[in-house]
Amino acid sequence: MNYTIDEQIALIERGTVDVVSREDLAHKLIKSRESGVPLKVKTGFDPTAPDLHLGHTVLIQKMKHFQDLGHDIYFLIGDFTGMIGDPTGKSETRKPLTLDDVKRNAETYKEQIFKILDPEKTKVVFNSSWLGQLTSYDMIKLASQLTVARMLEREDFRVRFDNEKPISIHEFLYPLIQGYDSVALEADVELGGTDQLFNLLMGRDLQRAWNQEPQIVITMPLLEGLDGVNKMSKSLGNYIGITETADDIYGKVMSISDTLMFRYYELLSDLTSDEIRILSQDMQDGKIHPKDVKKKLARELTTRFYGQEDGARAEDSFEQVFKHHGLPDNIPELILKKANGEVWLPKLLVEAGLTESTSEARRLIKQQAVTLDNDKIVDTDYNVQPAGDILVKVGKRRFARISFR
RNA sequence: GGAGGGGUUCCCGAGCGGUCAAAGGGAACAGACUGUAAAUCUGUCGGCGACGCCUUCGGAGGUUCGAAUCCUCCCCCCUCCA
Repeated sequence: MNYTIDEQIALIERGTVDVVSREDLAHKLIKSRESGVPLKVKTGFDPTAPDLHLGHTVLIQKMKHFQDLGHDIYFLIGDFTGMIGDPTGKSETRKPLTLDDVKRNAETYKEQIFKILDPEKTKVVFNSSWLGQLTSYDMIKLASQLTVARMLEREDFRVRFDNEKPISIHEFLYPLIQGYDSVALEADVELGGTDQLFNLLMGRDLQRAWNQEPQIVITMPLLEGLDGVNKMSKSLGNYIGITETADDIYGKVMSISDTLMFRYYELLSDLTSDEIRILSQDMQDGKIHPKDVKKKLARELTTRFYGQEDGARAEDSFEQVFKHHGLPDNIPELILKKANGEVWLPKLLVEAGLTESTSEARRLIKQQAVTLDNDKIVDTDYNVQPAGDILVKVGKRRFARISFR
């Protein structure tokens, strides 16, 4: 807590896209310093997707910055809004969550966020606790704060409107409700992704309407997923989950493109901007191989969630498999009952969970992707003798060791 | 309430009585090249012990030798008018 105001601002602004507004931020920080009252920093999360991925950690890291500066952070679980569904997502109907779902998801969240945040200093709150109290009268009064024209200013709505895509009435309520959360919490700061800017600003409008000092709005960039194009999301399958195994995290980071690698450095790494710049320069000058730059990143991120030891192990395993064409440390083992006679290979692959169907298995065999004990099999009618152990490899990354008993 | 347009395989999107398991693109997967990078090239991309058979084109019926394609009813979406 020995940071000067300028140092606080520097840390807070690092990596951000928008800060509305810088003056207000400085003002609030000074006020907090003088009064000794920490700022209330709010960040909302969707209760339906408790599987956090690296994209979420961009935001969580920022929360940590505030926490390190001594401010109060509120991890808000949008259990109430979750029943409405966020219009920024794909327009799919979401099933209402039960109370049990919410509780369970909240626990899962905690397990994950506390890999980064300090559990002692993090307040986890549910917006149903105040939104559930609102009457229809309150809701309509809340809705009267906004015009449809104003709502259509939001890009997502406008684009859908112009493209004749559906917009449900209840979706208009989402920004209002999210904004009301800030009123209820009397938030000083709200963090979110850039796609949330509209909703975050709504909080300011509503706070003014409720005669509160408007919150500072801070947005963080959306992290691109593994494809380097779309934002990281579970539904697109281009994500790295923070509960994935160390091997998977390491491997997935290694699979991103070189361009994306520096984006990840910028948004996820703890290296300073200067250190990253030097790394990039050295790579361009040929002083360091791009692969080694990527290894450094993969190592850092794996270590963040699993510690030094497992980080190192994941790296070794990776090198083992892909550089020396060896095998990973932990190959899934499968014990099958010894059948009478031979086993048709495609069927075996399905049973081992290596392919979805015998049709897929046949295709892969034809494509020379299937190996038994390092022998390439090209005959789709191949039969396996059910004896001893067999090492099966499909493509580059699907392995299984099958034993017949 | 009235008029019109539309729902196709993971996604977008053709097809509009047989030659359709369904063009094209994207994604994905495999192979080559590599640094499990990008780019590129090639191939695959519903299921089945398979030169054949079975199940798909919003749902249910019907017409026909034969339907994703025609008819009827139903469900859902969009636009315009009220």
